[in-house]
Amino acid sequence: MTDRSVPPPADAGGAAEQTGVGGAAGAEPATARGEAAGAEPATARGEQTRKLILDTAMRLFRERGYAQTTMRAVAKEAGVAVGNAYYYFGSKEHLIQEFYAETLVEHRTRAARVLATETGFAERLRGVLHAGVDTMTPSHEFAASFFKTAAEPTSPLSPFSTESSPTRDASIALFREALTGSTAKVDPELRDELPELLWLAYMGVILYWVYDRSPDQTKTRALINGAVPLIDRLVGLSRLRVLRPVTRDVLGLIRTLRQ
Amino acid sequence: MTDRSVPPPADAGGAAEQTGVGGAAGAEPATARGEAAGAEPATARGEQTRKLILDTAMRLFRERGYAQTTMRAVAKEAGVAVGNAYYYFGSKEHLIQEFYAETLVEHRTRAARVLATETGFAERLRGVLHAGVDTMTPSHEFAASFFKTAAEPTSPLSPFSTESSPTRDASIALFREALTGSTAKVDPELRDELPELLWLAYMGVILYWVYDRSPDQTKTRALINGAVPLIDRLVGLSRLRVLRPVTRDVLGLIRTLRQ
DNA sequence: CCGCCGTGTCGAACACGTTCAACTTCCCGT
DNA sequence: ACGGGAAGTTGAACGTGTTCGACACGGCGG
Repeated sequence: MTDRSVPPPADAGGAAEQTGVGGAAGAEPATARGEAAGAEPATARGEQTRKLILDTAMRLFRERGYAQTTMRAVAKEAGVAVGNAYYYFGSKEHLIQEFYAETLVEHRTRAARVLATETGFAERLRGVLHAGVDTMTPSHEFAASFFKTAAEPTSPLSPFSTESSPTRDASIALFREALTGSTAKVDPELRDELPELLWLAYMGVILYWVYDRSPDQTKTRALINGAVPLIDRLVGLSRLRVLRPVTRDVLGLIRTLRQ
Repeated sequence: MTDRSVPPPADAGGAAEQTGVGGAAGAEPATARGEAAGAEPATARGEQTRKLILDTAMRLFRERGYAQTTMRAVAKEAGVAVGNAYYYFGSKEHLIQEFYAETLVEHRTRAARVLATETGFAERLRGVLHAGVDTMTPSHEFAASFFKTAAEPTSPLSPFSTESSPTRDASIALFREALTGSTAKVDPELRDELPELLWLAYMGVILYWVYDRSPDQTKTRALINGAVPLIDRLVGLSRLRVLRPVTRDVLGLIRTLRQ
């Protein structure tokens, strides 16, 4: 079920400016950055309560949408007090982090089916991209409603945030596999950077998908089907003499902009 | 790297506030879609109150940031009741629409200075892009804080929304002028669509800019300075025999995806 | 002069996300 | 066996954006 969404380019980072409420729930507790995080359950009962709250929240999010689901409703439905939810999750947004993980797992599973059989780069890339959209499709409405939250630069839910980096790296690995497992011949200099660029393109697809109002998001499918051959051709052409300097410049720029 | 093409201040003398939107007033409210908009003032007193609220809000937004500025603070500072603000503006977000208009006006002014002198496509494009960033720079923090609300697909603040289309079209026109006023030779088929693509690239630059945490957003400047020559070269190469089919495919895809 | 009604104005009230001090539960060392 | 304290839990309370019924203003027809 579910998804991941997010936008653009940039560097992660993170001085929290706002109310300073952020929070890191899932990952390591207490790094140097004074994040306000949810607690990591230490007992079996705690684990159970945490899961109960999370499952209830996810169910309500999908049933009613993100904005329409109140924390009070989640607590009531789960049979706990509101404050209890905040004991485990730093904020309503943090309840969504789980969403990323779930989505990644399913994306990986779906993608594996294609990667096991196809050998052409274009077909493998196409498969991974469609697998991602397939995974997110049931949550399209939900994703759109909380997309704004993920879009905020300071949000821990931003795909570029350090908090999302495990998920992000795993996602990039998926595109790396699509490339290395293929028979495509690629400029060796480009080969190292390409997976990240493909992931960036994937973010673009997701961005389009979130805004896509066409029935069943058929336009997003068209975007994938149209863009993949172009990318494939460009990658192939990158070894061409005329385009070599362009390739080189692109790579140089990417390296400069990434931090 | 770091040359900001366009000099900053334009007019001295009185605060050139100008309603900015004024011209677009012709656009009737009330389309079929029942939008929850603010009221259009019908009396002189109403106009005055509306302006008072708007100016106060913009000032506080810039002083304290978007999230830190409460509607109660705006009302109090303006000497009116909270409900009065909601009489003219449908929501807190709607107060930001003006920001777009103001930004566009200044962008246009700054860009004009470059477009009046330069003739090369690359230099003109570079000028327009830097002019845009120049315009927004004072509001970087503010922009980041409300960016999320603009990112939401259903938000009237989305750059892709129908409510933003006047501003968007005017912005695209800026890029069209950068192209048509130049000496660049472009595939005629591409010439019509290119301005919109350049605007899209501009949205990408803004996206990067919002996330840019480097001091004075120097990385965004580097992005512009690096991307412009690439775009210039690609546009030039688009007439090449090998790339003709690619160009054609790109255009076909764009046309399909645009609604 | 009166009454009317559309425009403008008010501020209490609502629902929300979030916080916090107080309470309960229950494991562990003694 | 027991008591101390960490883990877990509670719900009232705070500040927010937004809504809503009531009221004030002012010009115009009678």
